[in-house]
Amino acid sequence: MSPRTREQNEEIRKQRKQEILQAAIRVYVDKGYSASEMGDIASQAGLAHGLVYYYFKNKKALFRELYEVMMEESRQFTKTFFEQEGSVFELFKNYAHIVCERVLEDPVIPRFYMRISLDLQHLYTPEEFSPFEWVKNFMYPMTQAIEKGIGQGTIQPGDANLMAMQFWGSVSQGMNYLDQVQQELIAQGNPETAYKEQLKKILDQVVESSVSLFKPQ
Amino acid sequence: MSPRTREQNEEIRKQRKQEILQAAIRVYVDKGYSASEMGDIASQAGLAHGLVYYYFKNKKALFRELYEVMMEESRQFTKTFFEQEGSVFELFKNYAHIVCERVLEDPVIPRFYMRISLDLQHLYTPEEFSPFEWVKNFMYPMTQAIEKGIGQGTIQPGDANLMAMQFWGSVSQGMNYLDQVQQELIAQGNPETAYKEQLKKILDQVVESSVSLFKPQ
Amino acid sequence: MSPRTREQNEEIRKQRKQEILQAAIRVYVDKGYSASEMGDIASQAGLAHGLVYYYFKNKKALFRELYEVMMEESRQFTKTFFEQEGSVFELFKNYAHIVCERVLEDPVIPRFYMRISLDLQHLYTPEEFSPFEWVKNFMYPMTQAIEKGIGQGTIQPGDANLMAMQFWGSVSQGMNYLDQVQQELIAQGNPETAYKEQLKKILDQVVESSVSLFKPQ
Amino acid sequence: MSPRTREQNEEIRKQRKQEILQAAIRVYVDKGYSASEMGDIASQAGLAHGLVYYYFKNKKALFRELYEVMMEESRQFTKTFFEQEGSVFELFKNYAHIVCERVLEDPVIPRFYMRISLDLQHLYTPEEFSPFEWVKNFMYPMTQAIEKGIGQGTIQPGDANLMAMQFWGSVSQGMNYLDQVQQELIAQGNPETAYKEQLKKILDQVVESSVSLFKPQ
DNA sequence: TATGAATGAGCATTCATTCAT
DNA sequence: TATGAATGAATGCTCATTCAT
Repeated sequence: MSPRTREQNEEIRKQRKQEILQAAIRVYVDKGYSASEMGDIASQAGLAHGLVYYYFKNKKALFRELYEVMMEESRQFTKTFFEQEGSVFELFKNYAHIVCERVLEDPVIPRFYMRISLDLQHLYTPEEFSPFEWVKNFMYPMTQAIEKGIGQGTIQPGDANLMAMQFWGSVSQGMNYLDQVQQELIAQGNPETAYKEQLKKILDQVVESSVSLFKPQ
Repeated sequence: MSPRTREQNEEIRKQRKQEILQAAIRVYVDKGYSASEMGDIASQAGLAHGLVYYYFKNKKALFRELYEVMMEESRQFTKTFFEQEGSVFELFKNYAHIVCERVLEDPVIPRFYMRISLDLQHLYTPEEFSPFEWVKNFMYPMTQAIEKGIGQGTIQPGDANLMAMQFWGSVSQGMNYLDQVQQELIAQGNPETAYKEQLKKILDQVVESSVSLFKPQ
Repeated sequence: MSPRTREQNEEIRKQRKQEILQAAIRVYVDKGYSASEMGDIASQAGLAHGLVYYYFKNKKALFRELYEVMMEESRQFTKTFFEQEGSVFELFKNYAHIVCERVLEDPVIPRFYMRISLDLQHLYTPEEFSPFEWVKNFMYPMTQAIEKGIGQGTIQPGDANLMAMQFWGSVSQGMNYLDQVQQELIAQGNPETAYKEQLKKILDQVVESSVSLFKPQ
Repeated sequence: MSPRTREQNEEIRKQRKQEILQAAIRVYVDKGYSASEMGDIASQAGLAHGLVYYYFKNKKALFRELYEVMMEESRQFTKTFFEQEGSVFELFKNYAHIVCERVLEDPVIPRFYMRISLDLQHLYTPEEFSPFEWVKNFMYPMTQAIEKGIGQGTIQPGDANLMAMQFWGSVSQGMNYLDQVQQELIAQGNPETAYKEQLKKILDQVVESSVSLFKPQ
């Protein structure tokens, strides 16, 4: 066996970190930061728990990194999404649609966002991060889009940050509802085909309602 | 000296329990269930930590009681509120207005509701409480009102549970925003009079947007 | 109401102490020293738990006093008993008989003696009390009687302390057995008359066996 | 360095568990269940107290296991012993002799048995374990042997369970005495050789007396 | 890299004891 | 005397983290 090259090693290292973060998110959405145990995360990832410390300095560092990765991903997605051409109103509609569809396939992500804002204080000092700043950051591409829409007259005027947050509140409660209804239907033993249609109707309502927040009277 | 009468003792007990629950809620909104320490709660209440166990069997029991008290209060308020006469649409408008005003005086309550649904699993077994049931329960008076509004044609038709949740999502994100803006303004040292007006405008927008979810097209 | 006289007060005080000690012994035979809680003892006595401290300095003092009272009583009884005229052999026979009969009426006493020697270290420092001394003290009247019997040739010669202990071991295991059989029979719902005879036979065997330890070959 | 093999780990685990149980028994014979602290056990074993919980779920589980190990060992020994060929009477004589000799080398075992029956209620619920059943179980091989002896006419007839208990009571008080005398002699600074003879005499008396319980008149 | 045994700070909880009334 | 609210030292237990292999 020839020893692994540096590249191979780095590749493995990167992969392992990914695995651990994946495991962490699964544990996290269930338990939240304080109740998530490093041991759970390691088992979930199929590793000896000591090994986690080889990849992450400590629990806080692991979760900071998890947060930053998730945030970056979502920011990237949102940014790209709202930079698209087209009616701002339609953009928000499509956006709501897409994130709702995603939740039905993998509910981990919205559950992550439900929790994380409440746990940021465990990860960052107030100097490092105010929840206010956080929201502004997270919402930035939407806020921009809303302001553009206001300029175009397709969105009623007002505080764009607030609108973005309310839109997000409406969408995320909608996702929540979709998630729970889906779980309920699965728990009752329904086959997937049986409830697809039902979920689709709910999804459409979520989208329509959410964008109604923007409608000029 | 003769010992305290039974009435005196009952008075003391009632008072102390209240104080402890008040302290618990303050700690809780900051830290969440797992990170809330019984010691913190005791200090916050200005009591020896042993005393907390004189009044509550253990941490879980304390938080269960806190939850149930808060829930009952809110359910009572919401129920009474939505049983009032008058246009359903106006009721929701007033409701949003009132809860938003309350948050500016005492932000503890919305912060409590932000967290609690994520912590219920620590307090109850799945058999005792499914989050789905919880939401349905919590939202029940609103859902009823929405259905009434749909019947009257003043609210657009749809899944009333979902609408209630989205309304709640929109309002609570709005409260959140109000809370944060107020904190920001206070942190900057502004005197109350200086920002009252600004907050009022935001509040109005929160209300208007939230009820737009119900508007028939 | 005229105030109580000093005599009345002292009488009450004495009585209360007795009540507390009675309560203590009941708790003690069940739980042992460390697991006996002052609160249990107070409830058992029907008193507020603070009051116990008015009568006894602390837990250790209470149990020391309990021990000393019990010891004195038993020493008095044994001493008087073995100072009687008559055949030493018959004395031991009668002694075994009496203590066995007592256990059927009130099993608390032998249970107390089963435990107490193991708990003395919690009550006294080694300087104050060695278990060896304790046994010698407790057994003294018996030892004396045995030596007398040896002198008379009615008891086989040997280490009288040891003989007393083995006699005691045999009797107390016998009492144990009687106690347990009686409990078993009661638990099965038998009426008292039904098992009296059975217990009597066991009792006789306990007595006969125990004194056989002394028989000269 | 490569990590330890599975075999190495299993070896370590087995060893550590043994060490902890050994430490526990030493603490236990001194203090009893309630007063034995997990910290004491850990220090006694020379380990961090957290480690004890790595090997045993909690205090109760540790002591249950200790009890079961000791019980199994003793049951095995007694069973094998009394299944030997030969005069039943001689068997009991030899048995008494052996256990008494053992106590002089390692007094921990009889001390353990002195205490444990009083602590079983802390370890098991009444449904799991009645003291009556316990004794019957513990004594079973002896009881069997006694019944055989009665059948052969070498032991006087009677309740075999009771006889076994009284025999045990006599032997264990004898061991107790031996243990205490030895301690006393050691405490006085006597060298071993000086008191060997004295202890031997006591031991012989213990044996002779104990078996006299079985002698047919 | 990888494992899992070992450590110990930290938190929940209990209970003897004190104290205001 | 009597009550029961209040205190805090002590103990059981957990879990993040380290370390020998």
